[in-house]
Amino acid sequence: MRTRFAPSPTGALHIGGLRTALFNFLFAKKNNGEFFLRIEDTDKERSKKEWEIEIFDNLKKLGLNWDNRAERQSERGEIYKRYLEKMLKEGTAYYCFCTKEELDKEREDLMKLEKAPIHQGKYRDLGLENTLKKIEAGEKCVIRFKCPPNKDVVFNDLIRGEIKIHTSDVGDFVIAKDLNNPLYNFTCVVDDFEMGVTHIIRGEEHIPNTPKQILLGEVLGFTIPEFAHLSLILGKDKKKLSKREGSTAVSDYLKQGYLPEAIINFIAFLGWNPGTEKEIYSMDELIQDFSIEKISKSGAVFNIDKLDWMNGIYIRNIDIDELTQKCLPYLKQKEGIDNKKVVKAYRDRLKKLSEITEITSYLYEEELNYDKNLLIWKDMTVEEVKDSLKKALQLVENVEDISSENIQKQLVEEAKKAPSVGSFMWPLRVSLSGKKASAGPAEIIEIIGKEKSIKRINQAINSL
RNA sequence: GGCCCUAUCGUCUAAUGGUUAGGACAUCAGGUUUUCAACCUGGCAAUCGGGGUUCGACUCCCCGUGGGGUCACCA
Repeated sequence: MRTRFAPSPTGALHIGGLRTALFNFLFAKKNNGEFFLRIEDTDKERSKKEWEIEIFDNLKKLGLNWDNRAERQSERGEIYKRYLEKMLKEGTAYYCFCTKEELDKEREDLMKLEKAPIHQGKYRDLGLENTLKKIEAGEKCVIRFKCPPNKDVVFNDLIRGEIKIHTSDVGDFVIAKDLNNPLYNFTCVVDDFEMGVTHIIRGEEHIPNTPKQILLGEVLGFTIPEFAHLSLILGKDKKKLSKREGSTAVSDYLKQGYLPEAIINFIAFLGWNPGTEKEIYSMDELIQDFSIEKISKSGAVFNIDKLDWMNGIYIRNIDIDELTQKCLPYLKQKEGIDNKKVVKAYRDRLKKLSEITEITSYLYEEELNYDKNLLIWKDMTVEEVKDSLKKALQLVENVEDISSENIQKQLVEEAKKAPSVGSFMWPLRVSLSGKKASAGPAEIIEIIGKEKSIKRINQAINSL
């Protein structure tokens, strides 16, 4: 049992690609098979080494490690050439001399007749002699597959069941620009066979390619692999996921502080579910429970709200030291401020790691800048607020153990003497944070320390 | 336009002829809390339409309709 992920290095690894890779990976691992990676870089213009690296890198970050070394189509030219020559010799492929203009016109005419713009194969029966003559005359040509006429190509899609496409809807497609420049549908078939791929799991957009590849495989005498076509991932507008609504690049989600485990879990549930109510899944558990029959057929909207929720679950579940490490790139950091305490105070409030920068910024500021009226709790008078803050100030000044637990205890005790807990806690917390929403006063005091806390409370009192 | 795929709450989905159509996210209400989160409880919310088949259709069949994909000398 062997699967593969075959991206072309013409852009960053995107969400859809990740899901394809993941499902291939899960299916292979579930069945004790192998998961291969193949870089489809036959398009020399668009393929870039940097994208290849980007794809490798992100796949690894997400834990999708492939078996063997990654194959690169650009290094397999000899193999393709051999098969191409074989087809030409056997007459299952032929040279086509149609010009671009001719093809464009043909397509246009066919469309006018409300027919599918399938190439009609003008040169398919030219014959060897005439072909050679044209080549010698220097006419430009490409290599086309001689599509068998009047035949149904049928395959059993593992997700969709039987799919039948007539060869008249396929036509004589181009398989290579020349002997040294093979094209996708051809290289794909050759490689899947040569690499021993048994199951091809890929996006729905490849359904129309499948009959082409089967036909090619048949002519080449290959065993035909199993196919499974995944539905597309959609944007909020129900259209194919695009950059319009946020990023489609996996790396961007990583940069924003979505944890790899959460991304994997979320993506796995886009079009698949175990049929139980369990939703939080580690990679190992996914491998354990994965089954191709449970993949859904219809397109799934990429719902960022659910990803946020799931990421929050993972953030709250990982060890605090590990989380602190992960948060480091997003933390302002400062001498005297314990990163771990900051993370601990905010981990319940985080949907993604990058959010921590903004919501904790007040902890690092020298001078707080906020509307003084914010200090006033409900219908308290300015004097009452001042008194309350003075009591808090005194408490902080006298406290020795500034662990948040101890401070919280003392604060609560003091608050009981106040008309209401809020009348004591709210002004204090605002004086320390300058915000209407923040961590609790005890946590803040522990983080910024006694001296700074006293300074902030004093400033609040003086401002009133 | 041809061909192909597809259709359950706003979203992800469960229920493969018999359920008050279930869960999760989001949302709303309540609880807890100094605040915001987190957490707990509860509410709202769906079988695209029309025909069949059947004692009985979300489920099977047909016809519509909607959505999507594809028709490159890209992959």
